[in-house]
Parts: sequence; structure tokens; C-alpha cells
Amino acid sequence: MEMETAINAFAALAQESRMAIYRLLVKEEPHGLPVGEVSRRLDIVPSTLSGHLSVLRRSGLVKATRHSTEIHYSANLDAIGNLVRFMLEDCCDGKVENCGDIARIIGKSR
Amino acid sequence: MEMETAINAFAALAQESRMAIYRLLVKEEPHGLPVGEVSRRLDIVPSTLSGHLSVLRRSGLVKATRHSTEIHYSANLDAIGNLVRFMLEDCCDGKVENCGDIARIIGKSR
DNA sequence: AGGACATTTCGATAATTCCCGAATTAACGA
DNA sequence: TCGTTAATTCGGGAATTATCGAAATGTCCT
Repeated sequence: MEMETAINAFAALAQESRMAIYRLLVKEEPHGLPVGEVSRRLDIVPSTLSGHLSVLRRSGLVKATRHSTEIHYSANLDAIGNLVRFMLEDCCDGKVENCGDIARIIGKSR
Repeated sequence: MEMETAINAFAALAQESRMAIYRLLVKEEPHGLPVGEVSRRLDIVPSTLSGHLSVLRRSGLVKATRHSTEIHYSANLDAIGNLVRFMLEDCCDGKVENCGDIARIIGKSR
């Protein structure tokens, strides 16, 4: 994983509203939620929310699919998996023993 | 792990210089490096670097110890482990099957 | 085509972050 | 105590981000 990709993902999650949005979408997997529903549940006005969703989408953490008039956003679990892997490879670089089992198991699914 | 803690850690890593600093310190585990050495290796002026290190330290990702006149910074691997755990719990909330083995193994060390 | 609803884009403002030079603090040794 | 080296704090300017209302776009239905 490119460092830039990881930085963008971290930046996307480093904001309270976006973190809340992301967590909500994960909880609603695999169906996802339309923007209006997210807006209502988290009490974020549509224009602001749209901006946040755009950041999350550009980072690859969520994806959007149109259902007629609504746009459903859902979490991209692969992306978070890759991010976790990036962190572990990073934290274990040359020091695998520090991460032990975690590193080995994650490594298998690479 | 508190959401605020996670957000601070993500924010700390969501910046190119800080990511580079963190990766360097991980690579230099367990000894760490004095500020001046980091400054030289990454070509970051001391005042700027000091600010970045301060952000990383406040986030808990690195720790500092004084050795007479130098201050050695080193990665806090526990912190990154907790962050990984936070992400996995998050991503698997109510959907453990999505993370499978990864979630189970990580969970054991909680 | 026209209306209704969902979402995004635009524009402007406030707040935050990034960066660096200059000044300051801290620890050591002569 | 003075001078030296290491690191942090301070101050300000440039850039980026967050937020929201208003306007624009897109899709469906009649």
C-alpha cells in the first residue's frame, strides 16, 4: 500500500463527523445507507455531509451506489483491512517479534 | 479505546512528515533516536520537527526520554497495537465474519 | 414538460494546521 | 560562571479544512 493512500485514509478518519459516519456505515454493512438517513441519524446538514462523504469516498474507505433517486453509501471493508495491514507491516518492519501472532495471521491473507 | 484517542492517533499519522518520523522511529526500535538525528535524516528543521514530535507524543504514538543533553524519541508499539485493535473492532462490529481470523486472533490479546 | 425529492456544488467565513526564523530553556564541561 | 550544543517555545504568515445556506443537478413520476 502506498504511503499516500494510507495518509489519505488516516486523514479521512481523523475527524469526528467522518469517524462517526464511517462507524455508522460499518454497522449497517452490507446494505449501507442513503445520504438522507445518515444526515438524520447523525444530525449533519446535507451539504456538510456530502463533503464528508466525498472525502471518505476519495480515500477509498466507503463506496457509493445509486438506487434510483437515492445514493447509498457503504463501508469498504477491504480498504480498512488494507489499512490495518499497512499499519502492522509498518509497526513490525524489522521487528516482527513485536507483533507476533497478529503479524503472521494478517500476513496470510495478503 | 476512546474514539477521541483514535482520532488523535489518526490525525498524527495523517501528515507526511509525521508519518515519515513515525516509520523511522519504528525502524529504530527499541533504541529510538535523538531529535537531531531525526532532523538530519529526514531533513526537517528543528523547530518544525519539535512540533511534529509533540503531536506524535501527545497522541501516544511515541515516547521521549532524556539522555543528558539529548532527548530520544521512540515508537510506542503498544499504542499502534491498540489502534489496530480499535480499527478491527470497529470494522467487525456486528459483522465478525467480515474479518474472520484476524478479529479472533487480535481479540485474544485484548 | 413540470413538480417533487435526494444529493452535490458553489461561495463565503471561521477555525485550524503547517512551516520557519528568532528567542528561550536545559544540560553539560571547561 | 561562561560557552556550547540540544531541544522547545513563540510569533506570524500561508495554506488547508470545516461548516452552512443557496443554487444547481439528477432521477423519478405524472
